[in-house]
Amino acid sequence: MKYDFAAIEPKWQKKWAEEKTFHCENHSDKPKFYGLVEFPYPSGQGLHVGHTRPYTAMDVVARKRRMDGYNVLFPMGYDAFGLPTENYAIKNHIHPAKVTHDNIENFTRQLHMLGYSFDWDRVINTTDPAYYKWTQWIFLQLWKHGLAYKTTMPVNWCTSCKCVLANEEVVDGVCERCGAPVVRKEKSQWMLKITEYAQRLIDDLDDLDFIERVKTQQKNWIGRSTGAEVTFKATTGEDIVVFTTRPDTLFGATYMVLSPEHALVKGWLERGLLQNADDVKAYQAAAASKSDLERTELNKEKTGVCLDGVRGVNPVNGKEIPIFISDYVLATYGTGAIMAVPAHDDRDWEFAKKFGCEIIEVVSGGEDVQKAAFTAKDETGILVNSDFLNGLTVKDAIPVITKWLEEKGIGEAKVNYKLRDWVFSRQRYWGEPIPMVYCEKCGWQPLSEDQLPLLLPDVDSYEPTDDGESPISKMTDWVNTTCPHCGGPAKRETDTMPQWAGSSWYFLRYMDPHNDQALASEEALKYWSPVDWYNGGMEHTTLHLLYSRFWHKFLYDIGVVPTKEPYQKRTSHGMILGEGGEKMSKSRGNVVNPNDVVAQYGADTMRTYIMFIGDFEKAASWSDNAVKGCKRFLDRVWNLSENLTDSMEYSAANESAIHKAIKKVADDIEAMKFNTAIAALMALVNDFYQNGCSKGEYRTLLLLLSPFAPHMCEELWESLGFNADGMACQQAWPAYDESKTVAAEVQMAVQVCGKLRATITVPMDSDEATVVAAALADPKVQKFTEGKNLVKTILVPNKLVNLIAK
RNA sequence: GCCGGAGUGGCGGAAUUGGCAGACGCCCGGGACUUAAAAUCCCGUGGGAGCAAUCCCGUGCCGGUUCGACCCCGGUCUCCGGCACCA
Repeated sequence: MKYDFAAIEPKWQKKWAEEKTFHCENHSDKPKFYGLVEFPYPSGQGLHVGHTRPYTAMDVVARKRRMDGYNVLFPMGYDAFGLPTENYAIKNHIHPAKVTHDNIENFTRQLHMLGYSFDWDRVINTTDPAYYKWTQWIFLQLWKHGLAYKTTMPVNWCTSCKCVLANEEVVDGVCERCGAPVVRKEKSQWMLKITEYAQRLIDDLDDLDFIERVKTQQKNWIGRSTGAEVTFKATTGEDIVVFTTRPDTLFGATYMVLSPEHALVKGWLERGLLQNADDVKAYQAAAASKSDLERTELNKEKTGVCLDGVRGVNPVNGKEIPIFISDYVLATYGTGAIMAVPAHDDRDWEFAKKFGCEIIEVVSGGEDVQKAAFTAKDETGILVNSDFLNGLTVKDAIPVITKWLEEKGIGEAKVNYKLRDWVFSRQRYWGEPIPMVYCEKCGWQPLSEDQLPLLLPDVDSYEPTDDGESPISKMTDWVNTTCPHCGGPAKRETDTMPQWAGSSWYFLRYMDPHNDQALASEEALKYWSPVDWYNGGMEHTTLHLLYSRFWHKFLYDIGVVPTKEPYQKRTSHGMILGEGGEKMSKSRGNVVNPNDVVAQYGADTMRTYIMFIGDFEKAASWSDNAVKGCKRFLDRVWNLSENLTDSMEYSAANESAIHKAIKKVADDIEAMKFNTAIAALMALVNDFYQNGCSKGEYRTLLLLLSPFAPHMCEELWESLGFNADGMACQQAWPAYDESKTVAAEVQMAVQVCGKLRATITVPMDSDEATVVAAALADPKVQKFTEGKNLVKTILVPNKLVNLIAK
């Protein structure tokens, strides 16, 4: 017999929706639990099978936590601004809002179809003016606190789409969507000063339960390095400030390198100080025209030009040294200038060899520095040729030289980060308007808060323009406005915010989604903060996850939110691959659509399989056969209900297995080891087939299985009459008795000299003498101990005994 | 190059404060039921030798520590993910 999932599943979904079973209030006597999954971008393709893994996982956790007695907030929403919708709208001449609306309807239907226990009264949509009013409001606060600014920046420009792309939309130097080359274009951009929070974004990770690889990836991305800034003099009299992590090697600095874009070079050229000005200009031009792709390709061979006519002076010994420009020095990191120590830096060494610069050893302990750079920073190196630093280790020399530099006023300790400020504007239509106005007299002025939301205007065409201006720029009625400060004529900003804006604070809105006075009430924020458990993809680690931590810290600083960090715990799931281990894609034809799986096997099978598919944190490939195995398991559970004995007690044969399973499933859900939780349930069902199953035993099984296969369990719960005090999902998680998870007798392994020779059954907690006697009585053991002396025995209680015989 | 993760049957994967390797599922083989098939149920299933009881080998590779190593240590190879001239 197979159960009729096509009838059962909609029945329960309807009931949950009508009764608002999973609605939660912002107050309760129970402890609170806020479980969060990343809200989807509602694409035209609908829900992907990849969405179902994290969503099902957190749904299982949420359902189980409700049974544990928590007041659970488990919300869902839509991150609906973005390029695909806009491109679809352009192609099909439909308003993006209409496209978004239709896609959201489809997603909502699919999420219901899978039986997720979201609180549907809290659904949010980032494109709803009532929502983006607060996204704009946060931007205004950032502006007021000096964390938003506008500056001219090179951006990525797709030559075919004729539009600006985000960095993450440029893959290997070409446009992610059309494959056309991407070039750099100077544009004025809104920026957010995330770098101001770099140190706190690293430090505060210590108190969070993020999986280790998320923490390390964020730390690497922020890229903190400590060192010193040192001021060199140019022979022209100007200061050249460099950043170095190795001030101890200062005596070995034999030349300097500036980035081609460095301001000093520009000045020297203008003043005609460089004898080889043409070479210098040619090099600058070549560097500027290089795409990202070419720059990385050129990493292998170092290039550069020596500046003839200007030299630098090493402040520690007064030596004059040459100055080069080279694109291996980045304009955007540190000061855009370095001191080069070829003896102790691989890149400087390579450059020095090519350009014939002097290589002076200042740290001894390595090989000949003329043959390779010696870069060790530990105790192996001792300073030489370095005046007062001679004889010190690298580690000891750094504070000495730093102090010396500070006393002489030519340098200071300094920390640098790889993290750059966040490019926050997009020249596209389908995003939040940036609530700023430009006045010739007053400069950039913020809209006053009572004018929010600043609505996205209707435009005739969403087509991006050739010159890279937002389509909104053509709406002169909207663009032309008055200055909020002086009342004179002014123009609105026509760029919109990136997709990361709306998702940087959405978890706050879930706490109080209909509030029109604030992004959420103080009480709601206080009650639900922080998110207790947030699961999402690794691909968001250095984008969404970092951005939202930044915004949250800012909101904390201005007293809007009560916690320093938004998320207490972060876990991450692996990707779902197609059958055969390849990435799912239309071109490979291996895309699995959740609609099809649910139609063929039901949502409970889909849910159970996606949890059983393998280690949650690792990638897993889809297998149609394994789906059938999960359907077979659910059928076996269903069929078992027809042969129950009447008792509500646990039988002696099943008791210990049931207690073990209750503990195992609970622990495994909390540890996200869903695959072994289901394996334990399968094993329990196998036991029931073996030993028979009572009504009471079956009742417990349904409760344990209900987070995974909620529809079927509710149906059986009802039909067996267990529903006097509500649905299965409203029951308490079954209790287990630790003492009953162990049987009266145990099987123990017997080793002779470390090799397994027999298995014996002895009473639980037998002492060593009893176990050894039982072991020696076994003929298989005797075979290996015969004629030998027992020199030693090792007992692992209830598990193993090892007899050492000689 | 740097950072992180992983290497276990035909397959997905279990099991580590060091204690019976391969749970659970898939595939495959055999049996029961059936006119037959599907479904279902039962049995088997790491490799090798043997009629069998049983024995030997086995967690990428080499070595070490230990009564005992998938697990710890040293070395080495491969794969995946991220970053990539960050001074």
